[in-house]
Amino acid sequence: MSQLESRLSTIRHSTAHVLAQAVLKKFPDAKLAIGPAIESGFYYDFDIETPLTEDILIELEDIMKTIINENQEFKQYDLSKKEAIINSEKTNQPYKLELIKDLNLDTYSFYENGPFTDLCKGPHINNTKEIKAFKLLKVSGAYWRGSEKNKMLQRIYGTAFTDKKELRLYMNQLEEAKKRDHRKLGKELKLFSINEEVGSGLILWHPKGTTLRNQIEDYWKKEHIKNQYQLVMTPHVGKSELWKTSGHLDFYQENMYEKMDVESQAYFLKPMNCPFHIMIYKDTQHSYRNLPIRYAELGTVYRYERSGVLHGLLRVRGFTQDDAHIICSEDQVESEILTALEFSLKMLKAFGFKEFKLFLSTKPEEKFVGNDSQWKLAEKSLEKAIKKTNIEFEIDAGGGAFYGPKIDIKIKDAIGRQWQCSTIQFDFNLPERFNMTFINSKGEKARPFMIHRALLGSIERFIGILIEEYAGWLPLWISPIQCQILTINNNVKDYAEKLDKQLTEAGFRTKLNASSDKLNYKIRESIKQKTPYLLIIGDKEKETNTITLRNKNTQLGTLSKEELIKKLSEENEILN
RNA sequence: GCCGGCGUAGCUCAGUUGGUAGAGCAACUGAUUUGUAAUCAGUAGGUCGUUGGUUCAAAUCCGACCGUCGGCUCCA
Repeated sequence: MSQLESRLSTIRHSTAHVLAQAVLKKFPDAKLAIGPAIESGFYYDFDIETPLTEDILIELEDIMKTIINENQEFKQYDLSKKEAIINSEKTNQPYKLELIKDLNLDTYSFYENGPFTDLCKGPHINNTKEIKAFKLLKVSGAYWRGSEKNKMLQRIYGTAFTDKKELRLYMNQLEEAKKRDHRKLGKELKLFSINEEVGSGLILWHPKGTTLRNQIEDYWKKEHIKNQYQLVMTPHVGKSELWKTSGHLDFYQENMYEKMDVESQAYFLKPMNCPFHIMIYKDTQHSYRNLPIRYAELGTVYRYERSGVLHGLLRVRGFTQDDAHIICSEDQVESEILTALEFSLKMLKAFGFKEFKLFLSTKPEEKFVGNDSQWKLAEKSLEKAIKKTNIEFEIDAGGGAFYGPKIDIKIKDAIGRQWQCSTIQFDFNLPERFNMTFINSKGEKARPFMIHRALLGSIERFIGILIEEYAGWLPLWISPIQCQILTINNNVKDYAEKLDKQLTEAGFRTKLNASSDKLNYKIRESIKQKTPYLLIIGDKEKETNTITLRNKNTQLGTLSKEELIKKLSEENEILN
């Protein structure tokens, strides 16, 4: 953490203390839980009888301002465990008491400012007057100690910055994020909808959204073929035996939908594609000579997600993974990981993302399958691949799945938010469970390595991210409508129709608007639909056999048809 | 699932202390033929999320359910 960041989080943490003081002033019976600084601000959890609504925030902010203006000094002091316990019993703070009892320290650090005192490691600012810019943002529920078995507390989120300008910038960013919300844009641009009667978390792709999706999927398929993957397709349901063998019924059932009976056999909707790909692999005997095998599928899976977590395209109940399974021998592991990682970065770059961060998750402390040498080999090859990319990375020690270590790629979007897309994971579990084999050079049966990877993550989520990244102004090559042809009067209708036909034949997605509305109106409508190019046709253009081009901001001059097609074609090329 | 907010026309919203609904945009029809972000007029459109209850009377008050939003938890 940089000095600036740590200064900021100190301010935020101190602001959380001021918030707690304000809450106690307003609700003297409030019980305090914890109140840390977080990435974009701070929060404090309270146990208060009255349900809090957003209205209370303004009132609390006022109380906080008064506290800040009192120029309270922050003072640190230590207590023994015994003293600390007596203290929190006296102040009737059961959550603090629990924390003190659970911690086993020689001394317990407390911070005091004004009438408020709190168990706290610190550090803090010296004086409340150092809080120059803060804002309370929202109230929500949060479980005590993050476990749903515990009581639900009320959390107040806020943020603080070193000065008012920084705070304003942050508030603007929140506004900007709201404007880009893919749920709002998805509706406005008629890309997709979610229908109450169909069910929560199930996406209906409208024609424009389907066009967008098809562009992405076509590109994805082409690239996979180029990169020597074999495309496969598998069913959406499978019999219970399959899921028993895979272990999903034992370890993943809470995410799966209820079984369905087909002629008194139990079937399940698939939550993952792996077992099907494995069955394709197992259909023939494999030699080391024809490894690696790479099966790729845009596989739609269904997972039960609790109603409260559903979120537009980002968290749904039915989604399409851009999935692949690489089955290889030990000596191929390293190069397979590297090419998968590079492929992933290339794919993300093609959609315009430039900033990445890699996360390497290693073997969990307990509960894992596979042996040490497998894990070591896998972790080493992941790390080696990461280092070759020269991209910033973090190690999440013990953060791997029980079945293998993994690399996750997070991308940074236009307004600085991070999203997880790609994941490259080893799987030491399924090859065992399904008894996958290949014949090695000695003619013996050997166990292959299996790598599971998704580059975009899920098509649904990725499109959600794309919409937000571009605020709806999608790059030309995936834009559902690339050009709208706008006529100025009826005389040019035939010319415009001909142009429309020519462009469509040349492979562009166009829309002709030859209505009797005014040009101003047509431009406004086209821009509202976030069309990349507007082709304006009037008498002048018809006479000279040209097109006047404009985008959302400005006119881009008058071109001949050939020039236009050349320009569009060039831009339509995906970078390679 | 849990805590809290919200649910009125396709969309965005109004609807005073309970007296059975309104605007703008969109849609449709007609007129208008227009040169770089909204031409005019008319028409149609709602069991006020669903369902119980309170009341002479419910969009309005209460309950349950469904959906949705912000979080918790989880994750592609």
